[in-house]
Order: sequence, then structure tokens, then C-alpha cells
Amino acid sequence: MAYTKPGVTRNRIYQFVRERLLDGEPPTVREVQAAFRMRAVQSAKSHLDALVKEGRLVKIPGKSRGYRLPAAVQPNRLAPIVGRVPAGPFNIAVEEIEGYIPVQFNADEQTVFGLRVSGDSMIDAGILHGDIVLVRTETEIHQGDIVVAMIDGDATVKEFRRVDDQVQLRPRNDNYPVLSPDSEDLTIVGKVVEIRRYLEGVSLVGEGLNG
Amino acid sequence: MAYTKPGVTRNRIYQFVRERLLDGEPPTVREVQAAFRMRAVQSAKSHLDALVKEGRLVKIPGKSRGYRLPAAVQPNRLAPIVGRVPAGPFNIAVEEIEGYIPVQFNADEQTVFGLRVSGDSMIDAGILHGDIVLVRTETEIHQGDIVVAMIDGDATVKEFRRVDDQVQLRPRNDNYPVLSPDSEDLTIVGKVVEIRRYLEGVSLVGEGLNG
DNA sequence: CTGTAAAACATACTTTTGTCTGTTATCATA
DNA sequence: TATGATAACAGACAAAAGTATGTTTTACAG
Repeated sequence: MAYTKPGVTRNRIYQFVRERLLDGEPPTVREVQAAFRMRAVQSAKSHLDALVKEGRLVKIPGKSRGYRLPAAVQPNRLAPIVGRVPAGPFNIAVEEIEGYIPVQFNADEQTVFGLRVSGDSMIDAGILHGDIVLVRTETEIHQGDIVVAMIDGDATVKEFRRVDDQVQLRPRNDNYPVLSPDSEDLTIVGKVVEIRRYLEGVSLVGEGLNG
Repeated sequence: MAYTKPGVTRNRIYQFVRERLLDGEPPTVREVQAAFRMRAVQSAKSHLDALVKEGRLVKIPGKSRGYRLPAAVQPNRLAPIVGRVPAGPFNIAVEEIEGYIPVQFNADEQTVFGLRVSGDSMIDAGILHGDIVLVRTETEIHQGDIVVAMIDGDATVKEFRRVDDQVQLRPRNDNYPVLSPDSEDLTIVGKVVEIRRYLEGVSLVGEGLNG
């Protein structure tokens, strides 16, 4: 291909590889070569290796199609959606998984999960019945965060407040009371970090696939 | 490996390949072989080819790591998020793209895009300022759907109604009026099929990457 | 204008990976 | 217990893909 200014082709190649990876199709060195109409494999390879050196890509040496995005950039993970909140130590039984949704967190399945909301107690926060909330466990909870809590074994989504050392769980709907549970009856499962609502009949990933 | 009942290993291999593909890491035949501790490559290959024959996988012949999920099952596509609604024939200029989010639709980038909502006119439908709505273009609009419309070049998210051949765009907030635009001033861009709200500072895929 | 670094090219070699042909073992069902 | 279908194994070959060495061309700073 034509000689370009230093860095230009490098960035274009990065974009290309990035797109391919996000599409689940890691390219070979020669596919990169072909995409940029280079006459030598090495032209592509040296750019790829440079991107690795810069930390923009990582590679699995020796393996085909071995270039990846660094873990911090890897966005597409699948989080399980559970119909009910798991009790005790976080551990989802496979039978309870309703499906999976793609999330862009850099977190493993053990720390982010989806939960289908039932009830309208958070309607003033724009969380409706049937919405899916994505919950991050093992994270800090702050004043005003929306959390998933277990009270006496029942799961609930509420706003978190601490008043004079007493935890309050506030609904965002005037028809519901503020809860002030005893600390021994209460477990904060995690913090709601995202809300999703599907207006069309979108089937979840993996739904109905028990093979 | 040990001989199993017909279909058992087949399904396990499907699950394995599926997981790998959703993770963006298509396996080689020999990686499948190794994962199931088979002593012959052909054992893995014949299972994979059978899965293709059954329609559970598709393959790109000759290419390494060439097994894929059929398009209908492929969930993780990236949809562009635009800060403002594209006018005229749907065609997003790259500069207007704010980032990308993973979606589980089986649609290409040309028919699904994300739009950041501004204003509170849909608050009673649980759509708040700053939410991202995913919009499908080129789809049927029905009574009561939430749509993205262009009125005199301005974009708005409203509920769609047709009353006596007159299109009404209804806000879901009593402080706003119902709009009844002339048909020549109106373009229905598409239908809102999903709503997302990020409660944490989640950076979008590709944000700030202009290279 | 000159030297250095980056970009691109050419070619060869090795490893990985896909594919093929044929055989043996186990399962399912009559 | 016979028989066809499925599962697993064995070994080999060809194509694809990673890697290495060295050369030529262009960009850019001094």
C-alpha cells in the first residue's frame, strides 16, 4: 500500500482489529494485510506487534487469530439474568438463570447479574415492573444508591439511606412505606448500576436452550 | 474420551463452542478436541460438522476457527449511539457517533441505533433525561408505540397515536402538550425498542477513541 | 540536506490448523 | 444377539497462519 504518515495506518489497523474483535471475529495477520492491500505479511504483523507494545492490543503468541483487546477494554461480557435474587453467598444455580444479556462492564459473571424487577415501588425513579436491573455485588454502597437488598429472605429494590446508624430502604413511590429493617435481617446484595427495559419481545440470549 | 450416549457429547460440545463464540474466542477443532480429552482430531471434527448439519452452527470452510453461531442466534452486535437524530435518509456520519453499546438484536448497524434522550416529557413512561433509547428504523409503527419523530428538523421521543387520520405525538407528562404536526413537517424515524439507564459512570465502547 | 526512524516490501521457514481415509468400539432397537 | 447408527480412535497430508531475516522506500527533525 501507499506510504502514510507515521501512526496513521497504525490507528486504522487498530480500528479494524477492534471492530473485528467486537464482532467476535478475530482476524489473522494475513486478513489484516489483505484489508489494507499490503504486499507483505510483515507489514501487517509489525503494525500489530507495535500495537501490542503500545498496550492497545494483547496477543496470544503462536495461536492463530491471537490478537485481543486488553481486558480493560473488553466490553462484551454476558451477565446472567435471574428471576429471583440469590440468597446467601452469591452463587447462582444454573436452573435459576433466565437468560443472558450482553453488558459492557469489565467484570466477571460472579460480580454482575441481572434481576427482573417486580412491583412498582420504584416508579418515581423510572424503574417499572418488568424492568431488568443490572446489579454489581461486592462494591461500595453510598448514600442515595439504588440497591438490591434481602430482608428476611425477600428481595427488594430500594434507595439506600443511612440515618443515625440506622439503614433505611426507601421506595420511590409515595404509596409505599420507608423500611427500617434490623441489621440482622438485612443483606445488601449489591448496587444497581444499569436499568433496561425491553419494549419488544426480545428473547434473551440462551433462553430456551437447555441442551 | 469415554463413549457416551448418542447426543450427549454433541450437546456438550455445542455449549462449549457457543460459550467460546459469545466470548469472542472461536475455538479450533483441536481446542475442542483437547477440551473433551479426545485422542483424535476427527472425533471433535465430526461432532462439529454434525452440529453444522443440524443447523446449530455454521462454518466458514477452510478458515481457521471457522465455526460460528447461525445469524439468528448471534446476539452481540454493536449499535452506534448518536447525540442527535440523523436527518433525512438514515446515514450516520462517523463524527456524530458518541460510542457503541452491545445489543442483542439480530439487526445490522443501519437499522438499530441508540439515542440519548434529553428532557422529561416521557417521565411517566419511565424514560428520564439522559436515558439511552434504542431505536429500530424501517419497522412497522402501531398505535401506542413509543417512537422517535422529527418535527421540522427537531428530534423528539413521544407516544404515537393516530386519530381520524391525524397523527398525534403524545408526551407522557401532564406538563407538556399533545403535538399534532402537519404530515409534511413530520418524519417518523423509528420505534423505541429498548431503554437503558446507566447509574454508574460507564464509559461507552469506543468513547474518546478517534484515531 | 542529511541521518534516523517509521513504513512498506520480499521471501523463506515453522507451527498450527483444517481435512481426509480408514478402523474399532459402543449404543439402541428390533 | 444381530445390525445399523453413533462415537471414538489412528495416522497422514495439505492449507492456513505465525514467525523470522533482510532490503527498499518514505517521513520528519535537526
